[in-house]
Amino acid sequence: MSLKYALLGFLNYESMTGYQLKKYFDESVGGFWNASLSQIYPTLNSMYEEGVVTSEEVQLDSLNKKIYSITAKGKEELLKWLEEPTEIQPLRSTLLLKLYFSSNISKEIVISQFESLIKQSRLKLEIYEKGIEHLRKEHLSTGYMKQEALYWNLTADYGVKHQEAFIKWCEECILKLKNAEKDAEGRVTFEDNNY
Amino acid sequence: MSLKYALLGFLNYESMTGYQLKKYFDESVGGFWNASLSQIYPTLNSMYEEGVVTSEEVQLDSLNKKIYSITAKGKEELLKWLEEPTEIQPLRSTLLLKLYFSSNISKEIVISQFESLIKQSRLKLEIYEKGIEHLRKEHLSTGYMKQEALYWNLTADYGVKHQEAFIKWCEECILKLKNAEKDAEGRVTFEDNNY
DNA sequence: ACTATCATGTAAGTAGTTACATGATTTG
DNA sequence: CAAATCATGTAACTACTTACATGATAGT
Repeated sequence: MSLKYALLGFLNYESMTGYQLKKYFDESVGGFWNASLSQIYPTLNSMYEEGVVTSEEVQLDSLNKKIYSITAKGKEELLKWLEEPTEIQPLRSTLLLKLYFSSNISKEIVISQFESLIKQSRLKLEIYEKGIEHLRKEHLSTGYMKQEALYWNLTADYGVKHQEAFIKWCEECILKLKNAEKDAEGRVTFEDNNY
Repeated sequence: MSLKYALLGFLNYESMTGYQLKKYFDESVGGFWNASLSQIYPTLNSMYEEGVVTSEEVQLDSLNKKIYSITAKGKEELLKWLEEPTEIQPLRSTLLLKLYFSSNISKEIVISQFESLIKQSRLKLEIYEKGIEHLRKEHLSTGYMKQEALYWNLTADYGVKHQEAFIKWCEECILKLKNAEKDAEGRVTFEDNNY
């Protein structure tokens, strides 16, 4: 249940509504975590019952809003969670699963799938890099790096490195598939090949 | 619902029981997909109702077993799934989420967390590399690469590349955190710092 | 005798998605 | 005046995990 801690993390910056929290999510950690409003609202409710947040119903701009704030207990739990050692989470990749069984289909299709993945990945990379550039400029102008920005940069870095490694791997896969095609001629017997 | 297709993929190699499927999982795609028996059995049942597998109850080695086989419809669905273009799945990382908020705790703790992650990751890498070495030797002796082995190698490759990139990133994070510590002296004001 | 492995499940709970429901306010 | 945005939720469903239940066989 990381969502709870993510919400506590944002509320630790400032008090806000569930709707605003959703926006914070999308604009900051959206690259590696996302949450829907239909998940955020019930979670905030159970967090209220737990006593890690308080809520205040107000009428602002003639709209009914529920502004949530972190409590002392909430801060305590957030810090405890942050200090806990992190175990590396196991991979769970549909893509690799599919690839594992791809000897059943033609190499041409697999290669075109990789080409499409590379395109998608390059787009993502561009978006990441623009975001980082934005962060960098903002903090260069202030003359020093905020404590928070240091960590934000580390997560952004991961996104870039991860995406670059992925593209490289895709390119190598294409090469290996093309080479295997040549090697295979007259050497490999194709039983049960559907193509 | 990738589990269904994974099960079809294995049953396409040969007919077997749910228990054996679990073993296949762990020993082949365990690095990027895992399934528990309590998930496999009900899924096989619903697949039977769908008509993508048949089952035969037999008594082998004086044990009651249900041997599942893939049907023509099952093969069709497997191929269709394999040929479908794959979208890149969004990241979902508790680790990055935690790091994002880590300005709230001391740098020393974060650094030691990274050091622990590197250790865990190196262990994983060793296991991967041994598995690949094993595959390589097995197929060198046969003189050529089986169609399947080509794809198995690509997935194993991903595991290695991913893990290596991760370790590199961790190491860079540690360096950046240590440098920031030096830079910060006398320049950054620490408000609300709990340490 | 006991422990591990083989073998098949059910039941309850968690995390998250998708669809639905409602209504106000703001912007083009 | 229509569409987008602000704002809060419920209900149903999916995928998966954890705990429980049962019983046979094989090896130490």
